[in-house]
Parts: sequence; structure tokens; C-alpha cells
Amino acid sequence: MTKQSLRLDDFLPYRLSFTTNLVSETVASAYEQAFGLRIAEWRVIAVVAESPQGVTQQAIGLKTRMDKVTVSRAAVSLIARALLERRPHDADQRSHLLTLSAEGEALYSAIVPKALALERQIFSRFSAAEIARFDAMLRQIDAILLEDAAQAAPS
Amino acid sequence: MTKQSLRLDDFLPYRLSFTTNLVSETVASAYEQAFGLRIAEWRVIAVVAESPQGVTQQAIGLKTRMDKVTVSRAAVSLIARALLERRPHDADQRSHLLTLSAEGEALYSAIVPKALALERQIFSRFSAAEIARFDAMLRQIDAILLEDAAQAAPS
DNA sequence: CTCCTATAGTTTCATTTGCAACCAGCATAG
DNA sequence: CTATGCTGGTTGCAAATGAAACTATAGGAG
Repeated sequence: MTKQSLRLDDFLPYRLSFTTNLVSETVASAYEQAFGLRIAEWRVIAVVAESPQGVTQQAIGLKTRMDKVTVSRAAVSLIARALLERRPHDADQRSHLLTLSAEGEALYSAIVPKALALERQIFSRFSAAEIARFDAMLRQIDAILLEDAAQAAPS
Repeated sequence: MTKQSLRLDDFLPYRLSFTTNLVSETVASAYEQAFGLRIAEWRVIAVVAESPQGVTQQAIGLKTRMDKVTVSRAAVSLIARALLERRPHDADQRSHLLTLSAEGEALYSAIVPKALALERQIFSRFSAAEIARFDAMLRQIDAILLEDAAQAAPS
């Protein structure tokens, strides 16, 4: 049997993690500096902004795969800063619907162009087609892993 | 001015982070279960394995961008498990050279095929060419971000 | 030599994270 | 209606993380 070799550098899960850490550091520090937001907070804002009629925390957690504790804490902090509002959820008193306040909307509008600019900068060397291909691969990897997980725990 | 929109789902830094988390969870739990290793420990082993003549912790940190505290703790734990050995570094008494012990080598040989199998599984749907392209893009992103960082702090 | 500054690695401590227990409110079975 | 188990969200706690202080050695400059 031939000795198998593995350069950490060429090991894709490592490469992925390495690059993502770099990207995340960049993005996190940009949001932090410019808007005083952590990544989790920014994500909550983004998801809420996409659902003007309101979302529950549970839905946010499901969509982003963030821990419900993380979502809860982000929500608390955003509500304290009056960026987010909680409306009662008629159908279920345990839960609330989160919506952006006027300030929240304003902040969101201010972030979006910066976020898009940052994205463009990071991916500046690639064509739209390359980016689309990259994105598609990420989604397929998700699909593979989520399928496997579903099979592993067939509920 | 047209209202800019941003679906979190289509925001690449988010996609990247999402997928990487999924991959990292999978990989981390595989290593943990099969070998009782954390990611940082596995990385240290992998880097040391690539340098049979020994590496310093500093070099490991530089290469993997792991915090020196993380590297230190991983090293301590691996030495305690007799997977790693420290040899004096003749040129510099502050520092040591880390090498794999016989057990460390054995463990490494056991991990490599599993790691490669896991990698193949995660990327099963892609051709070699697609994977190469993906890897190349990750490296280019690194290059962009590391250049920017270097410019920002021209030391 | 003897300072002085810089670096390798460890330790300390404060912060962040996430699991698990918990506290409602819901929903179904009897 | 009421017992029983389930789910949304919060709280408590224990583990992981990383910045900053610290220790020991290096490597000049005078």
C-alpha cells in the first residue's frame, strides 16, 4: 500500500476554513467599525428586512442555522438599541414577530451598499460567471451535507 | 437612487460562512469521534508531519493563522498524549522544534485516509476540474485579502 | 560586558459561545 | 376540562477563545 500523503494546504476543508476566516474577519471588522454590529446582529437585521411582515426568532435560526441563543441575544441587543421591534404573534403567545423600526430600516439602507461594495472588493478578480459557479458549488456542498445529516438522523 | 437590495442568501461572505460551518462541523465531529482530536490539534499534527526535521510553534501559527495561544495549547495537549515531541532548538533556546513521536506518526497515518475519504465525500458531485477551479478561487481570495491587509499595515 | 529592545511561548483574565435546564404557552388525548 | 408532552424563547453554566501581561532568551548598540 502506497503511503498516502496530505498537504494541509491542499486539503479542501482546511482551505475553505482558512479563506472563510479571512473573509469573516474582514467583514466583521467592517460592520463593527462602521455600524457597531456583530455578525449575528447584522444577519438578524438582514433576515428581518427581507420579511416586512415580521419573522419569529425560530424562523431566523432555521434559516441561518444560528443557535437560538445567538439569535435571542442578537435580538435583545437590537431591541435595546431600538433597531428592532417586537410585535405580538397572534397565533402563538410564546413567540413574537420581529420587524425593523424606522431606525432599523435606516441603518439597513446604510449597510447594504457598503456590504455590496465589500463583496465586490473581495471578489474583484472574478467574472460574474466564475462567481456564479462558485456560489453554485457552495450550495451543492450544503445540499450534500444536509442530505447526509437528514439521512443520519431520519427523525 | 434605486433602492439596493440584498438577500442574505445571495451574499457571498454569508454563503461562504454558512457552507464552511457545515463542513467544519462535519469534519470536527469526525476527528473528535474517531481520534479524539480537535481541529487545532489535527492541524498541528498535519503541519508537523509535513516537516520531519521539526517546526517551531511560531511557524505553525504563521502558516495556519491560528493564534499562538491556540497552537500552544494544542501542542501541550498533544505532548501530554505523547503524540508530539519537543526537541531543543539549537539556534534559539526560547523555542523548540516539534516532531511527531512514533505514536504520532501512527495516528497521522491512520487519519490521512479518513480525511481524504471525507474530502471526497463532501466534494463527490464535482469533477477534478471543478474542484481545482474552486481551490484556485479560494487562494485568490486569500491573496486579495492578504495583500489588502499588508497595504493597510505596511509595517 | 551591560543595557535595551524584540521575540517565542505560557499564563491570566475577560469575553464569547453554545449546550442544557428552564419557563411559559400550545396542542392533543382522554 | 385537565393531564401530558412539545415548542419558542431565555437564563445559567461550563468550555473555548483570544488579547494582554508575563517570563525567558536573543541580539544588537554602546
